[in-house]
Amino acid sequence: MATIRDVAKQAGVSVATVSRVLNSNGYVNEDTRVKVTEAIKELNYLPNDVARSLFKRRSKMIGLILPDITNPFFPELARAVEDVANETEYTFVLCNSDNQMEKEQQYLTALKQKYIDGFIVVSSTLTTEQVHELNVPVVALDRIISPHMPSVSVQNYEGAQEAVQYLIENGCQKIAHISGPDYVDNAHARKQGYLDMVRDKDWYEDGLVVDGKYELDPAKKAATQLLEQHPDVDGIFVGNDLMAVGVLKAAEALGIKVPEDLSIIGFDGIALGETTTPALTTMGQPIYDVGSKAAELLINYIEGIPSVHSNHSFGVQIIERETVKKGGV
Amino acid sequence: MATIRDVAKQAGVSVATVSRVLNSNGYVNEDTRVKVTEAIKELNYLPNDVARSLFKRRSKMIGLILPDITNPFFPELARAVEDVANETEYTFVLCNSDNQMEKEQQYLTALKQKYIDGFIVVSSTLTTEQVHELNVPVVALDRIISPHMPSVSVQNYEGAQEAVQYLIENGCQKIAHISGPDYVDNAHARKQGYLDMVRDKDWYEDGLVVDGKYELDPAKKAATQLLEQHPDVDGIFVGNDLMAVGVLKAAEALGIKVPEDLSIIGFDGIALGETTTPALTTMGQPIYDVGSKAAELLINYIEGIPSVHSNHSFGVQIIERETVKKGGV
DNA sequence: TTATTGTGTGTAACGGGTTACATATTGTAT
DNA sequence: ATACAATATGTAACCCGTTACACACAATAA
Repeated sequence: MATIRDVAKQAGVSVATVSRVLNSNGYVNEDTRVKVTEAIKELNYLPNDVARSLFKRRSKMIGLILPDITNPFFPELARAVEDVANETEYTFVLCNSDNQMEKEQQYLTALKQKYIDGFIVVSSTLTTEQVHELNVPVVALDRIISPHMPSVSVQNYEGAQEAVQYLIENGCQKIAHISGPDYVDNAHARKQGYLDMVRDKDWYEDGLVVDGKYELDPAKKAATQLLEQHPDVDGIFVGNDLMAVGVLKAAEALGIKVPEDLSIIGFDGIALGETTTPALTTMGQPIYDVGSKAAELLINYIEGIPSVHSNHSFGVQIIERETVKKGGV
Repeated sequence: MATIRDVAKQAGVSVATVSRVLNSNGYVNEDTRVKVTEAIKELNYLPNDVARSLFKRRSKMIGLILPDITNPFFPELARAVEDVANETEYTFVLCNSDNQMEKEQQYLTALKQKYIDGFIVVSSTLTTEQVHELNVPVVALDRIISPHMPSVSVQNYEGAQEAVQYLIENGCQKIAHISGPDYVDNAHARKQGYLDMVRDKDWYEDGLVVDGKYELDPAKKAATQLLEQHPDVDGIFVGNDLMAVGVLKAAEALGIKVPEDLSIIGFDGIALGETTTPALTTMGQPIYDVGSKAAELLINYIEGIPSVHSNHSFGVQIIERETVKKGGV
């Protein structure tokens, strides 16, 4: 591999001049520029990013730390971040944390040693102090670590309320909720949205809220139990689509017809919901936009471009498919 | 950030000694080792990987280039590679190529400038020459670029034959095939497996093979047309699970009962197939194992450990679910 | 004419580890 | 007692771009 010194020799100039040509910095005479450009071409020279990073103390890399890329919510998010990274010539590093703080910490410090420029994190465990002492730009995604840290999320509370309202408008008489884990703030917000809509109904009781852990099988089990104990439930607002699929499976196994006997509405709008039978009605969030906005925010942050909103919250919109029986009260 | 020189000063030794302690190289007196270790702890020193990379000409990073992480086949694969990378302390870089050769090339050269140690590529366009002149270790995944290049894949041809055999054994009288794009070699192999099983049957005709582009909607359209033109088809071997879901949707829209009137078998064994109704019967491949084997192969390659098999092919196994009507001829 | 600004280019230090080589000391074999 | 290996540590070059600083020359201003 040719180095900048080889190019300098070939072009009969100094390395400084070659560097100036490479970076379009400072003064370079047009003839010299041409000579250097030719030498670069002849030698097939590509600058060494590692040497550049060492001097600049930055690497043109960003990291995305998320629980598990295997969870169907995340691929679209990851894709969005990668697209922005690619456009802006950043390298995209993907990290699966399995929601373990220890793994998150390992990624954070290991990548800091590589001069990574910033992180987008989907985490429920990371604290403001940890991020602060890391001293690397971080944008929180989908979950808010602290109001003082840039973040991108969606209107979970309002969306949950709308979802419940939608069930009510379509004639549901008793609506249950399968929730995500309480320590995940968006799960908590969605549950609150549900509760604030139903708490004062005469049919409401505490047993209508059960934890589905944001996963398919636990949600299926939880829904089975719920539906056996409360056969009069005719609507379920499920905390995310993955769990909603589990609920669908539970209803199927119990011989409960969806949507005739039971209406189900999920949250997220992942592609998986389109492939079930019946197809899942859900409160969709603009997943791709969320991801790309986070990436933009991070890169602006890194490059010192001030952003108008550092806590960005997207709206959500209902996607009407086949798991809610249409018809008013 | 403390540097190795700060540590050396603090411990009262030279940088060479600190380096020896860090890397457990050469001779270091036990007392000195302790002094240095203490200085490292006191200063909260972390070695700078960029400086290390510059000297060593390697970065402890590997890249995975795949068409699109949003395709549900890939997240599990990516997860497997990332797990191995993480265990072996490599950083995992993810690249979406959209099957465009140009994007693949960009990733390849951009990451080479960062001294990336190797690539795992899922590509149908990359040539042996390109990889050879890149001069960086590459393992081909799921698709074989050249017999001279390390690769990991599955028994596509045999699996396809078994899948067709399974349909025949379960009483199908006329079996069609929805294929992937011919330029993807595993799609081609699966089609050949199908053809070699049915070519000599009296019911066979060319119109029974249609292209579904390895995608859901194209497969749905293709299947709709196929089923309209050949209403006597009672079994379909679909080239992958994503397309099989499309076929399932097509049958549903046409009012064809699965599996009573039509048996469907897919290929891959992705999680998506478990969530459909009826759940998809498929020829499952060990996706996670394929990914982790590729990563192991690559890392051994990078670290100069000779591997027994450099072209590894995994077996496949049928996953019996609900889209094939059971019963002999 | 002299001072000043703009243009063009080179030298060398710098970023932060790694390691070849030199040197010194202790231990062991003869 | 002498020779040689093993142990222990330091100096400085090296990896390869970037840029501060110095210097030279031309053009314009005073």
